[in-house]
Amino acid sequence: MAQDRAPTRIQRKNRAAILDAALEVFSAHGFRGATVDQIAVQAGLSKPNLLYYFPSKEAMHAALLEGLLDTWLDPLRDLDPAGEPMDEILAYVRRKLQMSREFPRESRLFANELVQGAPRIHDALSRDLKALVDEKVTILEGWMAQGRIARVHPYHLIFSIWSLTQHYSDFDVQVRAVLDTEDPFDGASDFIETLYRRLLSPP
Amino acid sequence: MAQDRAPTRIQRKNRAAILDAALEVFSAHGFRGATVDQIAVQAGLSKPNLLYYFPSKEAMHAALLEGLLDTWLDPLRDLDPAGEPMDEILAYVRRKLQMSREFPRESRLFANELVQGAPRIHDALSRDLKALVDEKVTILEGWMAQGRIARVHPYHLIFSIWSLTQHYSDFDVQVRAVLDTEDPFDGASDFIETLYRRLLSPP
DNA sequence: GTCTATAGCCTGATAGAC
DNA sequence: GTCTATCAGGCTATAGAC
Repeated sequence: MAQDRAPTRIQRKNRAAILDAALEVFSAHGFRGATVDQIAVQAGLSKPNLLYYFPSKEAMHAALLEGLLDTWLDPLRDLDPAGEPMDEILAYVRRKLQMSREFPRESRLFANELVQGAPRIHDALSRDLKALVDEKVTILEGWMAQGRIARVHPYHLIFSIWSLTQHYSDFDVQVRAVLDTEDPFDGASDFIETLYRRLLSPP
Repeated sequence: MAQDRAPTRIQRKNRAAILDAALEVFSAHGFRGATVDQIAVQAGLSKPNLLYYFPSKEAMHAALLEGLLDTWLDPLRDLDPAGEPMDEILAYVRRKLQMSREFPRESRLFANELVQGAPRIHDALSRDLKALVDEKVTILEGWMAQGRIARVHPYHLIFSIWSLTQHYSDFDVQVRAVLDTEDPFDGASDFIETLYRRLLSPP
């Protein structure tokens, strides 16, 4: 890494292993709660070796967050203004819920950051996130004006989708403490779909 | 505190100041991210003085959580089986949202704990929380069986209320980054009320 | 590139004067 | 009861051998 050469296979593999281990540990304990030692053990490398690939603990965390926001917003980016409104929104909800199910660690990493005031990604939120949401809200407003979906506050509609879907990954322990047997996502999927059908069906 | 005497006025005042400061710092930085020094500064006392009132940092955190779960569940506890179903549920939603608005620090303290796997309150969740939710789900199922509200998965209905209301305190930064001017809670209140009216109106 | 050993800081907790 | 001073442990990061 010291040189600006293209990384070798081993370097790529180690970097990926470190980032995966870091995701595991940061998402479970938060930035301060995580230790480089834990990450090293999880990655199967020594602590100084981690700091050979990344200049600091902070840098590992930053590398994770950097890639994350983009990926995280992909489901919303795919909302198609040319599609059938109800189908588009329900498809977005499904993509978002599936993301929570498949990538709970990423969701919790993000949640950890947000609940503590997003010190490291505040700028990206008010720039990239806001721009994307504003754009998609315009689409939603168009659909509402045409009477193709019911009229509700479009920003809160989007917040509700985030909140309902991520709840099952971020607060997973709580959900499982109450629903001790069943896979929470199965019931959640039907419930949330019904919810948006009833909320948004044109009057 | 060493003696088992009734606390003096000053002792009560200091203890309360410490707990308030601890809530401030723990909710903003999580358990590991918070330092006793920060709490001491916030409380206007010296670090050893804090540890005169509480045996450890852990004990301050435990004292906060102990009181919290009960208070946090009061709005659900008040759901009255003898009331009008739709009114009862909407009133619960309103109480919960108001709690998020008035006590965002408490909500974030809880969120911090949950997102990291609830290591310190897991037992209380699967005991007290589960028992209360089970009880209230029975009421909801009764109302659904009588056709007084629409039939939806009752557990997920409760999860949705938690998720939608706490989102505005827990992920406050994100909401404000997108909605830069307005007070988020105003729009949220109307949106959420509409949502549950449409979801639960009998067919 | 990877390791062992260690420096140096931060932080929770204690000792002891007042 | 409250403070100043300090200890002890854990942590990030670096030095230096291989």
